[in-house]
Amino acid sequence: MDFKLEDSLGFILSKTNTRLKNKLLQRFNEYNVTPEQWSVLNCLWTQEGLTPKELADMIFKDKPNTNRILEKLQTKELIVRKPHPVDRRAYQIFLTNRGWALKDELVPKAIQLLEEATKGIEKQKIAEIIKLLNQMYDNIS
Amino acid sequence: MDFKLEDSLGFILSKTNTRLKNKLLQRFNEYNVTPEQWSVLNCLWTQEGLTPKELADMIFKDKPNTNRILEKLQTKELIVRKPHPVDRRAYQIFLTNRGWALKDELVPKAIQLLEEATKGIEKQKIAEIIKLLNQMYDNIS
DNA sequence: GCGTTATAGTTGTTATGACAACTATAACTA
DNA sequence: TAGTTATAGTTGTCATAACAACTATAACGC
Repeated sequence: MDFKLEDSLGFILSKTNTRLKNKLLQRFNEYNVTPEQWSVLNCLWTQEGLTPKELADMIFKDKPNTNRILEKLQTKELIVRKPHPVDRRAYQIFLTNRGWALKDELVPKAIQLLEEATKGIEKQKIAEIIKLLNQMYDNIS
Repeated sequence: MDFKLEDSLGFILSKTNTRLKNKLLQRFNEYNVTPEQWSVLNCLWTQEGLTPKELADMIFKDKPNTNRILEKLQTKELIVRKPHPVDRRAYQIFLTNRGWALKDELVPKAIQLLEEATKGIEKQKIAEIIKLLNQMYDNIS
């Protein structure tokens, strides 16, 4: 069979994703926040009181992984867990003041990185990539 | 600042990459080969006798990570290390018969997965995505 | 209401990714 | 050629991803 790794969409996707994620990690370094923790914070900035399960669904990760990301955020005192008022199995996650304060620091850095990464690429092309990546995701889900 | 995680290129890239990688892992499951190990095998199928450092550069990973991937492949007896004939610091990596034999098994499965993932997307669009992802990679390297 | 099934969360294991630090050897340079 | 610097490989740590297995509670079905 004919297959060239370096021209493979999967390989290039992985390579680009790894690079982008690592750059974000470096730019968030002084705040001690990882890209995955950043994604959870983003969800909470939009809506507090979500459960770990709801957060897991939003960031497309499973419960154990999400749980461990939450543990890290809790250790760093960026979030707190409160018992769910109705479901005794569940918790609700809320941001601390420090968790809220990070928003104005991190968001511009993330936007800045994406702008650098997509420099020289038309907005319409970006929209196209996003559409196609989502389509790929749906194709294999 | 205005930022929507679920519409962010970085988030969608990560989500799609994770899904694709996991699907590949599942399809390679019966051969006990991970996507990263697969990428190393691919390099060796094209050219044997590469050093760990050369392989690291080809798969865009650092030396420690590449080394550990090689350890796994060695444990599974898919590769062997031989002393480098000139550089006493280095090794050369060669495939075992079992390592060679995997080629005809794994390549069709990887191609098949990519076809499923890109179903309904024109070949020309795929080429475009690849070009733009590579451009993004270069932009932040 | 009770038993079954489903769901929320937790814990443990293996593989990976980033990074710092280390050894051995090669390459360079004064 | 001796001393310095660079490179190949290794080891250790923390965070993440997939997955299996587990506890507690909720929801369902009779």
